[in-house]
Order: sequence, then structure tokens, then C-alpha cells
Amino acid sequence: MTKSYNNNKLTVVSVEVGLVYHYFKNKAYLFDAIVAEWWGGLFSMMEECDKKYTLVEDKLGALVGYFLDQYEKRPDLVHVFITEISRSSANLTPERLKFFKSFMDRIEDIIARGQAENTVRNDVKARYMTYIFLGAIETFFSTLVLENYPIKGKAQKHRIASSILTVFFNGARPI
Amino acid sequence: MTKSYNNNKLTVVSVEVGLVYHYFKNKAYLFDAIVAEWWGGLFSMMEECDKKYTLVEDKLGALVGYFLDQYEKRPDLVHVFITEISRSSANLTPERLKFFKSFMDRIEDIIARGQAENTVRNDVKARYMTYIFLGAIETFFSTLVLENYPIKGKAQKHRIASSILTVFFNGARPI
Amino acid sequence: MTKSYNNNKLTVVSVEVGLVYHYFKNKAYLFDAIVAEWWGGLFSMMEECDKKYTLVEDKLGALVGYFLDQYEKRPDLVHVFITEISRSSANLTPERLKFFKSFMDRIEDIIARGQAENTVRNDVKARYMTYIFLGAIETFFSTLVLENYPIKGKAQKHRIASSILTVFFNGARPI
Amino acid sequence: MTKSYNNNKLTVVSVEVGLVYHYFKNKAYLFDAIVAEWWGGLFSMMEECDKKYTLVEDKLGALVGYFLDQYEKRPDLVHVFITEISRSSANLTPERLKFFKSFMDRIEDIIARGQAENTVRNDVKARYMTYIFLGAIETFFSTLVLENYPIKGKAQKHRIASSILTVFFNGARPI
DNA sequence: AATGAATGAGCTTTCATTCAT
DNA sequence: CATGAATGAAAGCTCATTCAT
Repeated sequence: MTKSYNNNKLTVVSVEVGLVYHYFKNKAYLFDAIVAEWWGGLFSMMEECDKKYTLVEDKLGALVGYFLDQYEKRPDLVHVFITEISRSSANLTPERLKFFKSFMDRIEDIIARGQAENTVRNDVKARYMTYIFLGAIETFFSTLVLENYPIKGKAQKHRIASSILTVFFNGARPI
Repeated sequence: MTKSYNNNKLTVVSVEVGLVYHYFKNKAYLFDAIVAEWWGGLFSMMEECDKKYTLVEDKLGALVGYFLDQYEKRPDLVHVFITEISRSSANLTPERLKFFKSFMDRIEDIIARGQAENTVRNDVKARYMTYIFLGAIETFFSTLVLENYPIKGKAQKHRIASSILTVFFNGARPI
Repeated sequence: MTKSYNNNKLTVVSVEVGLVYHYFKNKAYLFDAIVAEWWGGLFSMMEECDKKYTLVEDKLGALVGYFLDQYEKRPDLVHVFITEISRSSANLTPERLKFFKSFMDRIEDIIARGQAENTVRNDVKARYMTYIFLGAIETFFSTLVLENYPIKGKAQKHRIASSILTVFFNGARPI
Repeated sequence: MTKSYNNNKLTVVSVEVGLVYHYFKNKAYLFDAIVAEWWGGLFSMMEECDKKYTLVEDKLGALVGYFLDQYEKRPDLVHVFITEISRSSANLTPERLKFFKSFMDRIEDIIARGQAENTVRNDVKARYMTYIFLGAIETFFSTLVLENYPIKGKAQKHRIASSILTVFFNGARPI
């Protein structure tokens, strides 16, 4: 490992291998710390937005926005998340799977509540829509990461976010 | 040497490691063979469907159907594909990335042609819609694989397929 | 292994790996067979020459000639001898070392008898002169083999043989 | 990890295999390092002697002396050189062959200059005499190494050196 | 006799972890 | 705290030998 971030600032810190074991019991613990930080930020943001917004679109839109912001501010962290955690089954311990499932559950909950209040279609399982929504986000960011695609500016972030949301909510069919 | 039976045929699934090197130069070549077989089947099926069907929905629907069929018939291959190839960056050589990109290109092409003939919305980049569609599929199957979720029967396959297609084409918003 | 020679003719025979074990107990036995054939031919030729010639120069000259003939007629065998037997310590079993030492002993004997009859200088150990003579031959042929140097015709063979003999007997110093 | 002491210094001779890969990319690189060290010492010594001495006999004599010194001081290195590098074709990469050829070229050069100034006989190709000289040395040391022959003291070193040089320069024929 | 797929032991290489400094 | 050399276990790979056909 060569890089890490401290809490508030985007500081690239390069540590020697051995030092990792001064701070973390082993590689898995280091991983868990990164993972926990990632999910922690994500979950607390989701909770905030759940209170702040009422519309499902706003809640999910905030999620997309969060990913875009993180990608811009801390590309390395998103990179680790996508390649090492999200896309690698090698590191997928049951412990980490829980985060994933919890994440899915939260989104499913948002969607299910949308279905209950009739702002989201009822003829498709909330779980299935969750897969579609998350898959859209994940593939988007995976591709960005794999291709080292740079996101420049608010305009592009907005275009990407609204593309995902538009298709997810309105569908690929033309109006 | 261990053996296992898949649905219809006696298939040797596990061999002494050393034997791999009788058939493949190294682990990567073995991988490439599996990858190539997978993509080969996928690509030839896509070409067929491109001739067979005219509607974008039918073409993409066939794709979802293909994944579901493969998942039922050859769960191991799909498992390898999802966990080792699709979800693991460790094995993502530039060579293999090409397949992925080619896959995306083909889907983008289908969607772009749909846009040209006005059966797919024009206000979102074809590339972005590709991400969304593929992400939906991938997350779906990742989850199936990770949870060892069994697909039982035509009915369920149909339900899953139409869920994905419905949301992708009509959107999550109720009618 | 891919090639082998039968007794009298230069016949390249290509056999499949497995078959070797039909004729030889194991790799070492195959090796020993090749080695024994080589040394057998060499030793019987030396015995003949010992009777045929009286001069040390003729005896050693015949030896050089034999190597040159073999190199021309059976380059592969000489190649195996040089690279696998003479130049490789990996295959040097005590058994094979015996042949080598016996070979040295025979040459030392020739030289020692030369010293006794005063046709070879007495102020250098016969053993040391043996090393020098054999080293000259071996390096010569090693180089030929390593560089895949082709020997064409009697003239060149004669030139090489007389070079070795001239320097060995008369020294590098000009007359 | 085992340790051993050579004549004057504490030298770590045997390390855990894995550690090699901390210092060298792979086995071949380790080899190259040893080989390069050996040839480096040899070549720099030859250059020095080329300036220091004028007579061919002194230049070549210094070479023999160098081998004898190395054999006494660093028997392991000479052992590796003889058995793994000089006598083994398995490790003879084109890269390593270059060193060998360069070595031969340097000696050939010394001899050719001797011929030009008429201190070395002209009726034998310099290349051929190079083979003879090198073969003498190599076989000498191969035998020492293979038989684990101990060299004790200056006297014996001198005897060996002068034997090689005497025969090479004056020939095996008595005066 | 002949083939080449299969085996397994041993060598090569990697990598998480420890430890001396 | 920091470093990176050292360790050891496990993964990757080779190759002599066996075996079913």
C-alpha cells in the first residue's frame, strides 16, 4: 500500500509497508477501516438526505451526487472502493458483504416507500429496482475509474447525474 | 482429481493443478480461454439477435435472457465470469478489457440505432444508457451469484427479465 | 527428448516422451546409454590407436581427429556430450564422473609414457599436461557447438587438428 | 537463515529463498548479478594488467594468477562460476554468452598483439590459441572444483601457474 | 509398440506479516 | 513512530514419470 487519506483533507500520505502493522492488526483491518470510512460517510449522508428530502428522486439524486463529489475530491478512495471492494470478490468477507447488503436495504427502503406513496411504480419488486439503480451507478463509476476518466466541473457532473436519474425514472423510451 | 456432474453431462470440473499447464501456457492463458469462450458465445448470440429482431427491446431482452439461461445451465461459468472477470480488477488485463469495451460498444450501437429510429430517447447519451443497462444486468447477476440465489423455472426468469426491461425502458416512475 | 541415433546410421528418430520409459528405466538410464555409447566408441578407438601408433603426437592427434569426425558425422551426439555431459554439473553423477576420470587417466598414461621415453617434457606433471590438452579440446568443441560452427571438409579439420597439436607440443612461442 | 564465514569476513551465504526476491527480480537476475560481479572483477584486472605488463606471458600469467587467487579466497564464487555458468548450458542466455565472447575477444587480442610483435607464433590462428589457453585454464579449475581439490599455499599456486604457462608457451615437447 | 493426458513432487515466485534497527 | 530487510506459508509453475488407451 502506498497511499491513504486523513480525515478532512485530501492528503496523500505514503507509508512504508511495515508501518501499516503499527496502526492496523493486519491487511484486513486496514481494509475494514477504509471500507468503514467509505460506508460511514455514505450512510450518514443518506440519513441526512432522508430527512432533508421527501421525493425519492431527490434522495437517489443526492446519492448520485455524493458519488460524483467523492470521485472528484477523493478519486483514490473511490478507486479503492470500486476495484478492491465493490468489484473484487477476493476481499468480500461476510463482514463487508453486510455493508453492501445494508446499502441495498437502505435504497430498497427508499424505493419501497416510494412505491407505498405511489411515486414509484408498483409492478416491479423494489429489490429489483434497487439492483438496477445500483448497477447503473456502479457501472458508471467502474467505467470512469477503469478508463481514468476525469470529471471536469459542475456541468458535467450535472449531466451525468441527470442522465442516470432520467433513465432510471423515466425509462429509455422516448416520450 | 475430483469430478462433478452438471445438469446433463459428466463434466470434469477439478483437475490436478499441474495438468492445466499441459493445456495452457499459464494461469492467464487458462483465464483467457474461459473469457474467450464466454464472450464468444455472447457475441455470436448478439449477432444472431441483431438479425432476428428489429426492436431494441427485443435485442436487449434477448441479452438478459441469455444471461439467465447461462446462469441456469452453467452456473459455474457465470460464477467465474462475474467474480473473477467482471468483478475483479486483479485479472483485468488490457486484453480482457478489450472484450468488455467491445461488449459495451455493441450495446451502445444497438441503443444508438434505437435513438436514430426514435425508439429510444435522444436526450441521454447512448453511452450513458449503456452503462445503466449493463449495470442493471451485472448487479443483478452479481447478487444472484454472491447469494447463490437459485433461479427456478421459466416463470421466474421471465419475471426478472421483464423487471429489468420494464424499468430500463419505462422507468421507475409509475404510469 | 526428441532425437536419437541408432547404431550405425545417422537416423534421426523422433519419439514421444512416454515411449522413453519403454526402453529405459528412467531419464538417467537413457542418459547413461548415450554416455556409454559415446565413451565406448572413444575408448575403443583409443585402444586401437595405442597399438597402431607409437608416437604420443599420433595418439593424441588421433583423438583430436576422432572428435572432429564425430562432430561432422553426429553433431547432435557431440552436442549432447558437450552441453549435457561435459559442461553440465547437474548430470554429473559419480558414475559418469568415473568415465571422465578414466578418460583423463588414459591420456595421462599416454603422456606419462611419453615422458618416460623422453618424447614429452618432464618438468610438468603429466596430470597437468592432461588438463591442458583436454581443456584445449573441450573448449574448442564447446565453442564450435555453442556457436553452431559448421566444419566443412578435410582441410579445415586438418587445420584445427594441427593447430591444437602444434601449440600443445611446440608451444605458443615462435621458433 | 544460515551463516558462514569465509576467510576474512563474515559473509551471509545462505538466506531464506524468499528474500532473494527482495533484492533480485527473479532467479535469473540474481544469476546475472553474480555473473556480472565475476566478469567485472576479471575484466578490470585484465585492463590493469594490460597496462602494467608488456609481455604476453605476463598478461596471461596474471590471468592464471587471478583465477588461483579467487579460487583460494572465494571458492564458492569460483564454484558457481565453473559449475553454473561456465559448465552449464542451461543458464547460458545470450546475455551471458556475450561476457564469454568478450572474454575470449580480450584474450585473442592479447595473443594477436603478441603475434604482431612476434612474441607469439604466427602459424596458428590467434583464435585457436585462445581456445587452447582458455581450455587449459577452465579444465584445470573445473577439475579442482569437481574434486574439491584444496590449493595450499603460494608454492602450489606457483607450480600450477607455471605448468600452464610453460606448456602453453613452450609446448609439451622436451627441449 | 506408441501416444500424450494425467499425476505429483519439487522448484520458483509472491505476499502478508514480523522484527531488528 | 518509521523503515525496509527477513521470514514463511501458499500460490504458481515445471518436469520426470506413470497410465489408460
